[in-house]
Amino acid sequence: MEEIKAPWSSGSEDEFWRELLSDDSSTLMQPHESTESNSTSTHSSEFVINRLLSNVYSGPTLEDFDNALSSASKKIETAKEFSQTRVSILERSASNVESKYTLKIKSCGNGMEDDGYKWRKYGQKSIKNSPNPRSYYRCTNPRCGAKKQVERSTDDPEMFIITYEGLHLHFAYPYFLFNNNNNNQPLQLNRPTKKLKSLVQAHDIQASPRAKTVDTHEQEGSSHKEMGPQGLLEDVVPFVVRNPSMNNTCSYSMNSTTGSSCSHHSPPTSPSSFTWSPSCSLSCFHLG
DNA sequence: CGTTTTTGACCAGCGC
DNA sequence: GCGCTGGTCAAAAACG
Repeated sequence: MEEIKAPWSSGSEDEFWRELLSDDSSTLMQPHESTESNSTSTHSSEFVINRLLSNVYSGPTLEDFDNALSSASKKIETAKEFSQTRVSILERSASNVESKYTLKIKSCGNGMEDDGYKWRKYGQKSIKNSPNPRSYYRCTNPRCGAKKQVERSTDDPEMFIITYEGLHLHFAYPYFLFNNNNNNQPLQLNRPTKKLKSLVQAHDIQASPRAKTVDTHEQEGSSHKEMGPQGLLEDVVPFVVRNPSMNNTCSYSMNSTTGSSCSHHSPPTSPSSFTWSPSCSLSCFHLG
């Protein structure tokens, strides 16, 4: 295991999320389509990641790694080391950002249809005072600690209560792996297994074609065989990050605030093969 | 036959 | 300590 310590404080974490999700988080969002150069996309993304890390991680920044990489003409092996270190830092940062969100979704098939990520069911429990069991899912990506719980509402049989916990940290891998890399040859993570490779493919397949925006009310009013993405925080955050024009219609609260709604407009575009699922608007509130 | 789901066991936390 | 509850594990079953 890598031994990079990430001495973050909860205070800076709160601050980070507040800024990330606040209305005027302009400092966090550089224009995606900037006038600077055609490599702005990469820089913007990197800026965001740097920003993210700097708020939850007080160690070396990505910029430090970039400087180290650019200042010295290292061998490719060294570059790989740095790149993997970046991934490691990202993982540790993201995995330490405690977050738990509950979405209430109505009329969405079985309530746990594909939301752009692959989930593996790892448990089911009957819940006290509820006739409906609760199912436990974990992201199938072995490097991701995201989890979700799905449970049918007692009030409304068509209402599903989905609680997401943790971030899909692998959403940012492309930003890391494609950076410092002009020949479209992504640096490999730790010996990707056959399974992992297929997962990546599955992710691309799943994420892109469902690029449709679904409004909450629209969704509540009708039942669809194929639902849109379920408004994951994991979807929202990168979406916010990469869409500076998105004007604060989405306001999450990270700590004690409950009851917020959000809506999105147009699907984001992606510079890489990685495609974000646009989030449908859903009533969501924060737990814990 | 590899992958995913099911399901009872196990464990930790909490209140009494 | 005991019992209850929620979360996870893991072996077996089901599935494609």
